[in-house]
Amino acid sequence: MDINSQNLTIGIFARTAGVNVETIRFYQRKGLLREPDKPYGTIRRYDDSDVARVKFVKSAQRLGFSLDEIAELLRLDDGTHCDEASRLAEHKLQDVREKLAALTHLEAVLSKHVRACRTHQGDVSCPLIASLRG
Amino acid sequence: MDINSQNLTIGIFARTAGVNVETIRFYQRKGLLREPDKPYGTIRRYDDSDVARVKFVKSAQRLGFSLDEIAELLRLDDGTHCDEASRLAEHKLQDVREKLAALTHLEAVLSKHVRACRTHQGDVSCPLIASLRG
DNA sequence: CTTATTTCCGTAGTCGAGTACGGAGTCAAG
DNA sequence: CTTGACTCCGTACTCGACTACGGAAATAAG
Repeated sequence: MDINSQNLTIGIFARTAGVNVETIRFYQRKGLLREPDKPYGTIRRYDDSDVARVKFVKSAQRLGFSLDEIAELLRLDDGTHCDEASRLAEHKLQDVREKLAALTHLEAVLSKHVRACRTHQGDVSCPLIASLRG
Repeated sequence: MDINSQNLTIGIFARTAGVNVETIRFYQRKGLLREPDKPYGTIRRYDDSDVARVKFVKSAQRLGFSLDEIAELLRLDDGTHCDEASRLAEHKLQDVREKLAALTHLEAVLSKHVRACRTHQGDVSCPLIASLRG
């Protein structure tokens, strides 16, 4: 079997992308991933770009995007209808910036928490929610 | 009925926190939220701090934390066992920083995308995934 | 050539996070 | 003192995102 990264069976593809085969099929049904053709018989072959796509899906998911939102993000990638894509991108950008702000705040609070616990040792109260209120 | 923010019925509490009553009960079953006592009869009363807690849960969720992870974050808030809380906080902090990095990158790529589309108008290809690969 | 893996495809089950529902009790307003 | 809204609690249903299962066909390994 050819283990060239341009010629992957679904099993190798899935392993390379760090998900399992069923997830690949599921993404195909959802339209997040193409169903490539079967160049040598009845078995489909995948390549690098499919791996990159799945990895992108997985990392966007970690950031709190749903599969539907990720599908939108992926539509930006086809290079055509740039005007619509641009509007979409601006919208996502706003969302991303809000998340960034919230995360930055959380980071500050958590690291302050860690420092406070280090210096006070045991008797300090660490009001996480309170500091996230403002 | 007393609409003092220290004396909320579950309905008013839920509305104030921007979730519905069933969600409150669900969080109580999960241990994310206390079940306060019933000072005047058979009906529980909630206050400001409960509202803050639910809002915290909701915003942490938007950032991709699961309810179990959020429960952990909330344990940081009780002020006691500071040493264990601190370890937990450091761990979360790492996670938060990874998310921050990924989001920052996504922000850069999206805004570049928007700019490119604006200047080139129509014929530019906007390779989102490719730029997220490196 | 046989046996073990894989692939293919369809359908069903699971898990996290709610959401809905139904009946009994409670409380405030008219 | 009834009517209507709300609470309580339990159980069941839904939805997104998988994950498992099963049988037929193809391919790889010995």
